[in-house]
Amino acid sequence: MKKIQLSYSEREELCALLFPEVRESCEEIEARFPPRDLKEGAVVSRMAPSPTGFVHLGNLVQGLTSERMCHQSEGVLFLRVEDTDAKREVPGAIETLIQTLAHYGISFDEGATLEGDFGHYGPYRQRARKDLYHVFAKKLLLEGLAYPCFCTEEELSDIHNRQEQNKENFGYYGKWAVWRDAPMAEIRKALDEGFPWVLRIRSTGSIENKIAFTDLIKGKMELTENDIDHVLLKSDGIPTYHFAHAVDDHLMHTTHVVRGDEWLPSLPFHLQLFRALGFRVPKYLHIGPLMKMDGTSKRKLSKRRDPELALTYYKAEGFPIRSVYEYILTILNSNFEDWRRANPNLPASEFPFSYKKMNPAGSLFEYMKLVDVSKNVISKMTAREVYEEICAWTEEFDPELFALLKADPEKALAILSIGRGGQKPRKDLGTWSEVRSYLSFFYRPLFVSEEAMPSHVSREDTAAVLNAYRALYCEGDDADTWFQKITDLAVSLGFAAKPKEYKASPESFKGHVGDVSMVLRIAVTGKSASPDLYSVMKILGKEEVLSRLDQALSKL
RNA sequence: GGCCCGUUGGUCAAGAGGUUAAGACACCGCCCUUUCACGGCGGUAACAUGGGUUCAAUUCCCGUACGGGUCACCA
Repeated sequence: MKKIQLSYSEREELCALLFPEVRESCEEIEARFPPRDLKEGAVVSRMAPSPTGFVHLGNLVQGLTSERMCHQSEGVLFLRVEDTDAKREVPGAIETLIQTLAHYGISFDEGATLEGDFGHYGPYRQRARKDLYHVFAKKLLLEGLAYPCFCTEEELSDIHNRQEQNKENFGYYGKWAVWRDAPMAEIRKALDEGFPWVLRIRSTGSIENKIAFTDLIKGKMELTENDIDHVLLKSDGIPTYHFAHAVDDHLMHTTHVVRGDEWLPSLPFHLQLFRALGFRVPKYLHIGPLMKMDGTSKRKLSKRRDPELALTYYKAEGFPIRSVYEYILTILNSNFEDWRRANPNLPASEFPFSYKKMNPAGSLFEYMKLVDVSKNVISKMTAREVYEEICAWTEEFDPELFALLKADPEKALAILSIGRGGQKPRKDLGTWSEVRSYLSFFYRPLFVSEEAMPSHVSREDTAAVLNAYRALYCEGDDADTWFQKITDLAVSLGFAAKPKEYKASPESFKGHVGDVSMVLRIAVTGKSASPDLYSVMKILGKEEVLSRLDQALSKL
């Protein structure tokens, strides 16, 4: 194939053949998307997910970063649906996407909504912007910066194979770019025969050249120029991510592009594309990947292999929205934790988020840390809030418990109020899925005693405690009387009234009052850890308390 | 394989050319406490590695190792 470049008139002819429907000029399009009237320093950014039916933690990490930057600077955040890959699109995914993001507290100023597009820079669904892309594609073609390529899938994979054999770099470039300088006659012929075509950029870059670039998160870096003739328009006329990114973020006046750093390798191409189109390059923030521990090594969380990447996972585990939100904030800006401790009751939105605090490397996702964050979040909720959240969760995931909670809201509220609301609230719950084991013993049908009695208390003493307490327990006692009775009982059986006394001379006692309490706790709750025993007994009622003491006795 | 990014305790991480190298989670101990928690106090534990530059480098530069990412008409 003879290598020649098309003349201007041939390119004009080609434009007419490939884009007969394009009437508007780039200038006319640009006039329809005027600059935004925002104050100095306002950030315009977006979330641009593809509707594949799977909203994941990475989406949220990216979205939260954009959201904070936009809204802290009185800028604009919009939602743009990147639905350019019809093959991968899952029906209903856009709706799920919009609902999930709203659920996690990411509010958009414009973009795709359930009721359609909202805002002056739409459409916000890329397939609906096809005509727009074609105007700019035609311009590139006319300027000799792009060309049609008729290679089939087989031809492309053949090229790839040959490159592999020759140990050459992969891709459609240089001598491998067979349609790059095809003569007009050949293009006409292919068109006449009805071959499908894609539009490719006519790259002028060289891998010999380096370009300096500054990413807002990664800092200064050195990249290699792009020499690959990437696809701009697919054979269905829909743009690839790259071309859509350039055109959309230009027309929508995006100032900051926040995305995962898996995009870094295509950044040189994007830079080249912006230049070819005469667009101003936005600021970029490339976020490191979320990793997980896999055996002894870390690896990026994978959609296919790791359930914890999907947001549905957190819902099923029963993490409150705010826990996930605050955990992500902790990962993004580690000083969030300090801020949270200093401002325990402020909404997280008051936190001064800064991209400068973001880690250029990836972070390891740690379940334990999430649980810890969540425990703090839940400990600050009121009993009523907790009740409502667990009702919502159990309704979907634990119908049996849900029924019990709904049957007697007063009781549930009383249970959830124990140890809550004070200066030092208990932090028993990290997820709603733990609620069952936390409070099941309050409900007779769910009560099971699995915990063994403390081994350092003899069987005789255990029996003595249970028997004696059976006679002593009085439902009307106040907390002090209740405790005094236990202390008296402990002393009468040879236990120390105070742990300190026991520690001072362990040989003089069988144990201390705590051991006696533990026997009662295990008998009554079936567990060695439970909320305040006095409150527990009050809620259970005398009959149930006595019955459990008997039950424990019978098992000795 | 090419290209790119990264590497501070088990983990999340702060930090700066000269610091006793923060803090949090986890773990351990002590205190408080009727128990378990909560809370308080304390502890174990880190700048991957080899060369430079420098009076001084963990911090800047180069190489090495390791980890990660990416090389589609997917995003």
